[in-house]
Amino acid sequence: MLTLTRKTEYGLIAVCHLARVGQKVTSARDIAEEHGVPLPLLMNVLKKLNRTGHVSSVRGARGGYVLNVSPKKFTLGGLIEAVEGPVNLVRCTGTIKENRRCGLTQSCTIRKAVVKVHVRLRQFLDEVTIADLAFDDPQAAGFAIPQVLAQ
Amino acid sequence: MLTLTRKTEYGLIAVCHLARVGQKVTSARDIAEEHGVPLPLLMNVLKKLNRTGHVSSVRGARGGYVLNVSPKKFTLGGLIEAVEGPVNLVRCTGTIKENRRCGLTQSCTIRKAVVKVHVRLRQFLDEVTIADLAFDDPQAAGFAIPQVLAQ
DNA sequence: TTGAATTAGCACCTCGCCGATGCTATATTC
DNA sequence: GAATATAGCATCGGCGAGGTGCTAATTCAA
Repeated sequence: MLTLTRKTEYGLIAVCHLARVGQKVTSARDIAEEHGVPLPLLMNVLKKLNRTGHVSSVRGARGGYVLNVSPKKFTLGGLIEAVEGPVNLVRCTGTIKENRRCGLTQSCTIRKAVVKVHVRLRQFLDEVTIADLAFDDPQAAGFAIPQVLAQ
Repeated sequence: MLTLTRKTEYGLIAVCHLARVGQKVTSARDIAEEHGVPLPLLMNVLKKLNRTGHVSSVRGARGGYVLNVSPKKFTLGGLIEAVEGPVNLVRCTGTIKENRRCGLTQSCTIRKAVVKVHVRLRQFLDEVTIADLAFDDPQAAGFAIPQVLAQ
């Protein structure tokens, strides 16, 4: 639970790939084959990321995609939002305009506290950049990965 | 996206209520009526929290529930895990025993970095306690809530 | 000029899970 | 014994994630 969707997983893989190759135009097919990701799904995600402006596309033979924002400015939160839509820890963290209040909003005794947690979560997600993920520095982070997860 | 389920929302409301009333046995009905939460669903959640040992139940007339762990030791991450199951930012953060690896695990170029993010997310969720949420201190936290969310 | 390669934009479908409901059994109080 | 509450299932509807397919538009290269 609290799991990213596969679209986001594929998006992460693609965007990190594009970050590593720099300004070289890379086709969805190349990325899919190199990482063993299903091509049609990867294309869906890249189309979406093109619409949000995070990548630019080049059509036609020898076409493909190029990262359109700096990997250091492109955050995990930004990617999730582009692919999955707005992050909301609870339903009532959306704006009034989005009509994302639940019936309890007026009397809810925990809303204010939860909103604080939500804001901190968003900050957390916006502190992780694509550059961090693409060029992972084993020395960095300053904490050990639990043994069960260490592959 | 990245949204807690309603079960968790109801669980949060219930657990915070129990934290506030201390050791007084409180029925699901009382909690539901006070917070305008659907009773049957709240009961489902409380049953689950009883099974996980986070609350104790008293059967029969004048029965109800009591918090079974200290609000300062009971974390948001613990509640989510109790109600929704294990938190996994991506599928491959589960243990090998749980067989939660995807086909890319061996060659995945971003797994290590994402696992780091996952671990930090878990730490974040385990730093937020039920006490923090139940006895929200408006002065605390040290940052402002964005205007659009401030009700 | 034609064909292959590649992205753009839909429409659609399926399956799992969240959310919700209902019923029966068990325990306790009055 | 009646009323109150929890325990434990079993089930069911609806929505969204995940996945598939088709057509159009664009570009390169032989």
